[in-house]
Amino acid sequence: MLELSPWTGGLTPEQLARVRGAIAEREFPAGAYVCRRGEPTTAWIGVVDGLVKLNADSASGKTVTLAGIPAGAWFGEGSVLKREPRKYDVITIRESRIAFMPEPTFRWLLDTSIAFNRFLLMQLNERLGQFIGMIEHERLLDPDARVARALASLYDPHLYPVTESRIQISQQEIGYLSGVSRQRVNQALQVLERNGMVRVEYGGITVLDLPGLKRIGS
DNA sequence: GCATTAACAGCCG
DNA sequence: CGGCTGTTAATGC
Repeated sequence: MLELSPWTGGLTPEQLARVRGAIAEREFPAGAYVCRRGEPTTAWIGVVDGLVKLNADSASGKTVTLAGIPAGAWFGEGSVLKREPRKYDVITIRESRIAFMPEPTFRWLLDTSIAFNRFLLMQLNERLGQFIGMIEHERLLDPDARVARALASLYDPHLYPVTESRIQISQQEIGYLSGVSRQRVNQALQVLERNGMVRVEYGGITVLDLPGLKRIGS
């Protein structure tokens, strides 16, 4: 996974070796908490394999999924940088392997590698763009387009370099991700399938026309 | 009108 | 069996 992560490209062999030695890896079953809101932030998090989501839940019990994060992605640098507790729950959508880079290692990279800083700048900027787009579209797009965008968001080439075309995710989770009911997700997926943009399968979907998905509603 | 919740049967792993 | 899917009916903005 490190080889596929763009930020390792600019590191010296010595830096990479130190990073490699510091990272710990853990396996989580589907539906498990990788970390919880309010916990102290001790690591930068990488999704080696699987799929996780960032959840915020309100006092009234409603829960919103802010982002789905596929394999290949590193996230959580915001809380590490600000030395603040985790702001959201991180939950696995399916069985996942998660890597943890300890905060001291993260800070050491920050202090010693310009390439690493450049990567973080790119990543933060990319995310900013994605979230601004979400807010902009949330109220403007119909549910079909929202579902399409939620799926397409898992394929941002800068943030997620290696997402495979088949995503194992339930329609319920797509609902959380797009802010639409499960039944409406089902309806939207059938429309997208008729248009040849996705193939709907049991417990997952295959994206056939990514540019098409991104185009919907824009 | 359109989306949401609720409920249910059928299917898959 | 438990989870997911596809439908329908009732309810709400």
